[in-house]
Amino acid sequence: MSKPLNILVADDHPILLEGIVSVIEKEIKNSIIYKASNGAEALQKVFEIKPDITILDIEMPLLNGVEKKKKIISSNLKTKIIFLTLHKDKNLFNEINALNIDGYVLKEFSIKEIALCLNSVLDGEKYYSEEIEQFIEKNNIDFSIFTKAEMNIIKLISKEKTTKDIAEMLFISSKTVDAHRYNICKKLNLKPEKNSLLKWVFQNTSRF
Amino acid sequence: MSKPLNILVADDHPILLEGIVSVIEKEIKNSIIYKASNGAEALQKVFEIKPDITILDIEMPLLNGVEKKKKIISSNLKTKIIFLTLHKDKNLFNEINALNIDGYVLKEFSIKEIALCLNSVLDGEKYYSEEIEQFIEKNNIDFSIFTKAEMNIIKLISKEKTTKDIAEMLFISSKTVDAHRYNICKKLNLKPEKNSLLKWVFQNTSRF
DNA sequence: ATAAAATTAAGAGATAATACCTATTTCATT
DNA sequence: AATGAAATAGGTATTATCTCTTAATTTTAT
Repeated sequence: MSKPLNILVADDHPILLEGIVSVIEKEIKNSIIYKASNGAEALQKVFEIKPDITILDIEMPLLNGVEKKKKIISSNLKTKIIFLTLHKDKNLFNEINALNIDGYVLKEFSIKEIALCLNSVLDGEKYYSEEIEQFIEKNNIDFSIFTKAEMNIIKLISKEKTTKDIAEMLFISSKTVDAHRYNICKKLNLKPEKNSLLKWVFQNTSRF
Repeated sequence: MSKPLNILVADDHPILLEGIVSVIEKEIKNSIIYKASNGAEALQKVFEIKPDITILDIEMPLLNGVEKKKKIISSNLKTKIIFLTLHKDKNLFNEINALNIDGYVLKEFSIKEIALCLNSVLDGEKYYSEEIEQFIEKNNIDFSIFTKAEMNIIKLISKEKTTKDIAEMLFISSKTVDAHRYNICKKLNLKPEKNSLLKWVFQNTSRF
């Protein structure tokens, strides 16, 4: 037998963490599993333990700037990174898609798929859930088409702010907000209907 | 030592199921744990195994009519029922609140809390997550205040239909839809703002 | 330093959602 | 058969969003 595999699992949901660890224990015999319950802890342990594989929950607190943090991780170390996600959040996929991640899997999928992903990544291959790939194709909203001001306004609309509210909050004329809204609608090819932007925002951005 | 406890755990997320089972195994020593991966299987096993405690995921497929199915379960058997939920779905809480459930816990909460709930329920006490109780108080939308026509319109608004669309679909005047919308707003004490009903609907009903 | 892109903001008109009132018809229940 | 609740629908007015144009200013990049 070869050296034991060092695997770091990071998830802020204690039960999911427990479940993932339990699955790995059963699937990969010769392994030492480390746990992290938040992003900061995960980052610290990555450098400390230098695991062969790091399994990260995407939606963890304290590691929300996924892109940046992930780059730090992958630049220095040869840790393979697998992302897990419970929800098909459209925004997150766009952020992640651009990066070169070894694998990602929807948590709701089978234990077999997680094992498959683990083994593929161990063999140096990439692994993506088929469902995720399909999902990305269907939902690739490219937020990079929006300017900063536009993104700002999209975010405020998603927080139920009206044009007037937004104008007051940003100390700009409501006509400016109007113009931005118009440009956003144009970029999205929204139908000339009232509230089409509001509806789009509600459906395509995660609130809170 | 007394008889071993029979515990049935039903969850369609394999990893969560694994995690919950793992937690119970560690927390409650003298127990036999049964698994079910969907609602139908859960229902069948409840009658077959007659477990002391049944832990059910609320959002499982094939058991969506929670209220009815749950009544069947609790009427015949003395199985204690604990509900787990991952999301704070506002509608679900309303359905569940009226029923007499032994306990429920948010999955995202700690392993300790699940153990606490299990032990409380075993002692014949009820257990509800504090966070859930607070949440229910803040979000107990009583949909029974709405008439049939009003509910219909709420549903159609949640499907992004405009007043005009709704009028055409229901073969009624748009002024009628208007009146219904007005009455709904009154009942909800919504602020006299444009789109306040649309926003309310988007935030308080689950689409799809 | 200059060109390109982004932000700012005005004018002017269209439509949808709301506020509020009134009034008739339909339907269920006593 | 009568009462009340619900559904129907008309009027009138206000406001927010969206359509579209034009243009000055600011920022960013080459």
